Amino acid sequence: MRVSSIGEYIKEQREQAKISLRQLASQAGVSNPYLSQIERGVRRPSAEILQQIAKGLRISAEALYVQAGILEDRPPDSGVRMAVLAAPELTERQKQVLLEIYDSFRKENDGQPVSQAPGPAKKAAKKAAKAPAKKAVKKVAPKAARAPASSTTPSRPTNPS
Amino acid sequence: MRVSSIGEYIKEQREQAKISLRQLASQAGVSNPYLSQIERGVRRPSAEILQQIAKGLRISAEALYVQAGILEDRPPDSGVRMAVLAAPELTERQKQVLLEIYDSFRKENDGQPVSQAPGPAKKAAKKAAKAPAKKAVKKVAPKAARAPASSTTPSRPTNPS
DNA sequence: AAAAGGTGCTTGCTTTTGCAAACGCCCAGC
DNA sequence: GCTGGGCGTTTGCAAAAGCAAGCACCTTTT
Repeated sequence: MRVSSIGEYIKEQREQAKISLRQLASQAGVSNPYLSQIERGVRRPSAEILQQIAKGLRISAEALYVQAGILEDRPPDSGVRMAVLAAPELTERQKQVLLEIYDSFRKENDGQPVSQAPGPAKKAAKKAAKAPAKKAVKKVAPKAARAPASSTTPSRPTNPS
Repeated sequence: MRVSSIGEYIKEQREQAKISLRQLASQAGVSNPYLSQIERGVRRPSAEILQQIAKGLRISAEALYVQAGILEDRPPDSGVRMAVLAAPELTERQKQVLLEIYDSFRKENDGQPVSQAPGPAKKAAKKAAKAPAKKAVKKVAPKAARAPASSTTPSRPTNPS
């Protein structure tokens, strides 16, 4: 367990790099007061600002996004995920379906390498009652969106960090 | 490069999913006018909104971020088949299932690249060109694998094991 | 043919972002 | 002494984000 907020994380990374707030602000191309507010959680930086800060800190932007709760925490990459995401011959939905199945397989195997020993080839996924789990960002009206069940329409596992 | 802006990409994905603008807006938890403006490039959505839209579209958030030029490009690592075959965390049976589904998807798409490989994520171009993108992928996979998800009825691997 | 409902788009409006210009504080020099 | 420059913080304010309401148009339904 590291830090709880994106600002703390940025501040931690900045202090670890032993650079001042103004320095980082300059390198990131943002104003110093704004960076100060970001670090203290007063403001919520937009995507572009986050990206620039990540550049200034020379850390991965994805780390920042995960910290910000914007990107979901991904399981450690195993090549399959990247290959699927990069595949130009698949639609995004198809990629999603493949990755869901892949994740469910990995969950079955509990992360153990099983390439030699074939485990019990169970069914991958069952029907699961869909809890809405509406994580409103701010003031999202409870609209009770329905899933239309289109042709190739998977459902994301919604893996919270 | 199929699309040049994030808005076009979102619109393309939305139309590919065959849902209306209002539907996506509702599922994403944003207002319809705002989504309209985002798709036409009038507004630049924040990170949170982008994430909600990605959820609503059920596509990977990474794809959106790369499109927005916010996340760096990731190494292509092409070759889904090789990556799957090389994965040590899957059983042979699981590999076979994944590759079956992968092949059925490719057959659906008739071998045409339907999602562009993420290009160099430099946020310079504002050139807007009307992308036709009417290659609807509507054919149903014949028989992917009886295992987890026949492509028309994807599973929800929210397995609480 | 009007009512009802669908599509996307435009219009005011409030809220938030992000910055420039301050501020107070501490420490090195001239 | 006090001048200068570093630090992080506070304070308005222009600009953009984001939404509710309404618009115009097109299909269905009654």
